[in-house]
Amino acid sequence: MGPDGSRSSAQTYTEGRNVSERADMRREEQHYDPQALQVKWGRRWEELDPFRAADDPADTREKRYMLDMFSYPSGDLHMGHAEAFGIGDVVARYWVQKGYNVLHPVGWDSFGLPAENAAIKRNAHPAEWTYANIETQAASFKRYGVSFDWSTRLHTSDASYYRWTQWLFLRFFERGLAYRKGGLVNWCPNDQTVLANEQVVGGRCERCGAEVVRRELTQWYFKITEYADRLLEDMTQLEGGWPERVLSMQRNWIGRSEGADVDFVIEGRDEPVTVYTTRPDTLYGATFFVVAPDAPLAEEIVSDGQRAAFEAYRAEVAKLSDIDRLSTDKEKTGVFLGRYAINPVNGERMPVWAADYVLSDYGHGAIMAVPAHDQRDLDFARAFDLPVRVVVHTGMADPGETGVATSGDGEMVNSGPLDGLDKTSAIRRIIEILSERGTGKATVNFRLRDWLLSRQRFWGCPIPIIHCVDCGEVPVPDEQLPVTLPDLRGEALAPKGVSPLASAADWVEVACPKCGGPARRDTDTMDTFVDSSWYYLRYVDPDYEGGPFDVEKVRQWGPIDQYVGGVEHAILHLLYSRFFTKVLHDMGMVDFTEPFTRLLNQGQVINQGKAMSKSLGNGVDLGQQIDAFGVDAVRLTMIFAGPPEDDIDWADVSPAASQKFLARAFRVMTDAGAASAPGADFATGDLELRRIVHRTVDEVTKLVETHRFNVAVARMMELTSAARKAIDSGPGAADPAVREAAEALAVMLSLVAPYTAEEGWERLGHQASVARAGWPVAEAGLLVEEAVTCVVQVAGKVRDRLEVSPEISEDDLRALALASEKVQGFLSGAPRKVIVRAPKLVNIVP
RNA sequence: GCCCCCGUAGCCCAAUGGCAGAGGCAUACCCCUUAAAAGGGUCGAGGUGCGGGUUCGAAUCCCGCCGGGGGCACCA
Repeated sequence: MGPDGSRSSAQTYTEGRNVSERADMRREEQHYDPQALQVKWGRRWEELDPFRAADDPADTREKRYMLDMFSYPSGDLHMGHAEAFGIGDVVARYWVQKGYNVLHPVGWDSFGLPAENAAIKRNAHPAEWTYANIETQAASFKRYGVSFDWSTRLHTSDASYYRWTQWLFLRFFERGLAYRKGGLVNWCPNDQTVLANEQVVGGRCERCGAEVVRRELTQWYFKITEYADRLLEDMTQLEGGWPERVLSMQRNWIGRSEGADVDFVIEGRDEPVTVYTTRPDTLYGATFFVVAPDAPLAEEIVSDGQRAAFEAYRAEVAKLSDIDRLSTDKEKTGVFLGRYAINPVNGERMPVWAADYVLSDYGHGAIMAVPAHDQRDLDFARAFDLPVRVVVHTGMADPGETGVATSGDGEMVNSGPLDGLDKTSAIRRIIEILSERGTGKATVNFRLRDWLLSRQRFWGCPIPIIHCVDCGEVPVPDEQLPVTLPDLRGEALAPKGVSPLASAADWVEVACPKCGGPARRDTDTMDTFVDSSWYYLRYVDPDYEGGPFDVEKVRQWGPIDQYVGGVEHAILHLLYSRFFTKVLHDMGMVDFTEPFTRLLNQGQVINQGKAMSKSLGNGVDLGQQIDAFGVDAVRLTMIFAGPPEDDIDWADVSPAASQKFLARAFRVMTDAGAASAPGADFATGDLELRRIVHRTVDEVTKLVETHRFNVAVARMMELTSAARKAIDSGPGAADPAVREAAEALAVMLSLVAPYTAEEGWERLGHQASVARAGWPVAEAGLLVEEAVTCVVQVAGKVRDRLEVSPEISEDDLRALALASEKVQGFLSGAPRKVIVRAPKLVNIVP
């Protein structure tokens, strides 16, 4: 209370009561009850709807698009959601406070296997489980206080959404970017469906962990390889905005390599066969030729005498799981095909083998083998007693003797016109020679494979294609979209190796849209990563009927300014989404080429050093944490635990301590609110506290912008302590600086602890919502100290401290430092060198 | 095998070329209290994984090693 006896509301209504009653009320008033705040403000926010993005074209504010990777509705929200969405919310709320027009949408990635498995178990429809879970999560998101614009809400399993997923598929189909082909594919025996390469991790199904096997199947693919170079090139746009780790993972995955295509004539075959090599310089060292056993070429050229052996080998290879196939210490296997290839540079006859260490879907499915300089070729040569010829003198021992291939640089030998050259020149020269003769050229290859998108499961987006005996693959006409799922439930969904859709005869059998003849719908559904490849575009107007998204609104809102989500999608979703964006760009539908300008990967929430799991029994339930400590304390704990990308070990943090801090902050706001009214002239406030307030605002602003939220919270804690001290043993609660501190605290705290901040803001005499109060601005004049401590070092050791003006000149400071008696005691004669970093440091080198 | 990231107090973490310590947990102690709780406050502790180097000055930059984590890996 002010020395002039100024009246606060608290003072007024406690008048006439005795001291002990007043103390009780005061305690009551100051009691921090997070659960009560959640009820009170949850209701009020529903009415206020403070996070609705402005759709007004006349709105001239700068836009910001904050996107969280949307949720899969597997059940209620868990600790991981709390972490990820808590981080995204800090960014979104900060931007709202800064006055940007912010889009922060919410939706669900609601197609997918778990719903189907639950439906089989409960003899129900996957939609029942899915939409029930969505409602649960929606309620939890609201309780958690996430600043979503709920008008953007979408679910990828709604027909109104997947209609457009199908529409996009058809556009890809028209452009030749969606096509069907046969070949060996990854098959998950547990989930009973094929998988994309990206969904196989270490030979296991990324979802369920089962060992993946290979099957020969005809499937739909997206031609992502056509965009390989652009997916790589455009990463320069993302540098600085994305974690380096994710960029390097994507680079690895795309796997660009430079080399040459070389044509080899196969005896008895008209067309030459092309191979890809990164070491064309070693062409003279090629001593045999290898074809992938599952490549059509092998089948074609195998001699009659070797056919039986080849067929047996191929069957054996097909049976291998990825885990067996990829095991690094696996013995080389293969079979001679009874044919010879001719080395184009020296005319040598080289035996042609089939071996599974050559992959049919990389390069051309065939290689020239140079055992001396490639370890794999050498292993094979030694296993089958094939010749080894050194063509690069590397100074290492003979690979034929040691079994260690020499892949390094050196002088070329046994290589005709290349003799004497080094590796780089030899590569250049041999490519010239081959180009002149028309038997080779420089090329680039990628490790990336086309995206296999068919899935033999029910709860996904049907592929809008009709197979007609006469017309082939016929797209479902746009006006007939969506192709909705038939009503299958329970046992009808049980996996049986073909899509459950195939058993819905009424649904499958249709007239061909082209010729009207009998035809069948494609019975596979799309990989759910297709659904999530474009959802961020639909958010700008989820009810839009004129196309998958409103092109004009996407122009206004796109691209995403900040994307937040787990690193587990480093190659999956993020690569696919980037691909979609580029195709849509080429279609003229979006004007940017990268969807996510900045990416933040939050860490995981673990417990006692391990991922939470049922089997370990170390799970922590989000709902229970909230019941025990309140939403704000849980959010604060997540944010304060450490840098956002680090894992949080729940055993190392203390939500109880977070709650304690919030109660402290709350009391500061309550005390300030009781002692003064809004509109105080801060300039008349206590200068020392004001400096702390403005320094804190300045630092917190920078820290939030650089995503160092944990440090920002630490600064808020300091501010709270400083304000507490000012109230208790400083200028008192009524000082305008205390109000200034409390108001700044309320606004800054609203990013992390919205309920506490809102109640505090109200107690400070303001109208809700604090979320739109506006970010405080630090006054430059209050950031400079009156005096700073300058450290004076002699030979790097601190010998004196000087109180100086922050504006002191270098010369003045040097003179001052040299004049110091303490310093003089360590000097004999003139110093050799004096380094001055005004105003904080002087280092004297004697 | 190749590539990337990280090692700071008992613990979580600040400090990105300038006094090693902002914040928190835990511990100990003090004030408040009849007492406890709640609340308020104070202290201690490491010389930055190890070894070199650059520099007036290194947790920070460079090299090597040790430890931990991650990615790619029969991709020609």
